[in-house]
Amino acid sequence: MGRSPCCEKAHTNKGAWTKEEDQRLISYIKAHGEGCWRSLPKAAGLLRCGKSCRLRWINYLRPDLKRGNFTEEEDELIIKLHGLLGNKWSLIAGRLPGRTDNEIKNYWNTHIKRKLISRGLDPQTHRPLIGAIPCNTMNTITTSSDDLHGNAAGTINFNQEAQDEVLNLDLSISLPYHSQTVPSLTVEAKTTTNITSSSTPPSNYYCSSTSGNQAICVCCHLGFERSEASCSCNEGIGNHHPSLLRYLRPMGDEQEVE
DNA sequence: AATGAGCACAACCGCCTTTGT
DNA sequence: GACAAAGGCGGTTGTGCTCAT
Repeated sequence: MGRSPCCEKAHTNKGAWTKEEDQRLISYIKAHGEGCWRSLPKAAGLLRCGKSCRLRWINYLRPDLKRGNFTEEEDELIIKLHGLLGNKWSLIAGRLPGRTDNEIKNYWNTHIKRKLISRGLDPQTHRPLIGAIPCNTMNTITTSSDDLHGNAAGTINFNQEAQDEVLNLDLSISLPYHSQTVPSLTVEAKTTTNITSSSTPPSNYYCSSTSGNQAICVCCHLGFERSEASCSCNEGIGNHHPSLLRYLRPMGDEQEVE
């Protein structure tokens, strides 16, 4: 039983693509457009799985791809977006024109992880590595099954002083979209909730404009579609109570935390 | 020059989500 | 609403390259 394979494995090529295969794929898509990946290989005369064709096109053959090294600005943007979104590579890639999710994922694993570690930061949580936190700053280490992310991993509570030091992530972001209409934001970690020590992203952020108290939805500010970041705000910034804190919550969480 | 370790990245795998019937 | 097919995503692996020994 089990799921049927996405294609007939016995008659498909695997491994690196040849120039001829690339050319076939490019010409087919130029002539017919993207779509219907399952039937594409046969129609294009390729002995490849449809998924493989899609991946090859999206990651390497698309004409709008930007090749070459990542810039320092892209590095920092990736780090900040990862802090907000976690391993949502496709969402992150959506904010970096010409870059693909696979490329960013690889770059993260090979370069940025190390960069963050060298800064003394945990690449998953973006918080100081646990070894760097003095033991006496810890209040408790508890296990909770109903923390914000609903994971069963242990959650760590820091006292307020430690939190102030540890959680100022300063995730200010300069953005490709809407940047001229909204003042620059400082996205700070909420300091009153449990902090997960798991690999889930630090999603418990609230927004505050650096110039005032106005709460702004991070999702909307970032230009995400509501479905992308599970934003449930009512779009209008003014709809948020000025003293209420609106969080970007992880996908799948049903409750808005305020 | 040989070779082993580490790195970078292309590609695959399996699961989840979305869409159509 | 149930089901199947297709698309999409993130984690992982395989392979080629570079560099140190």
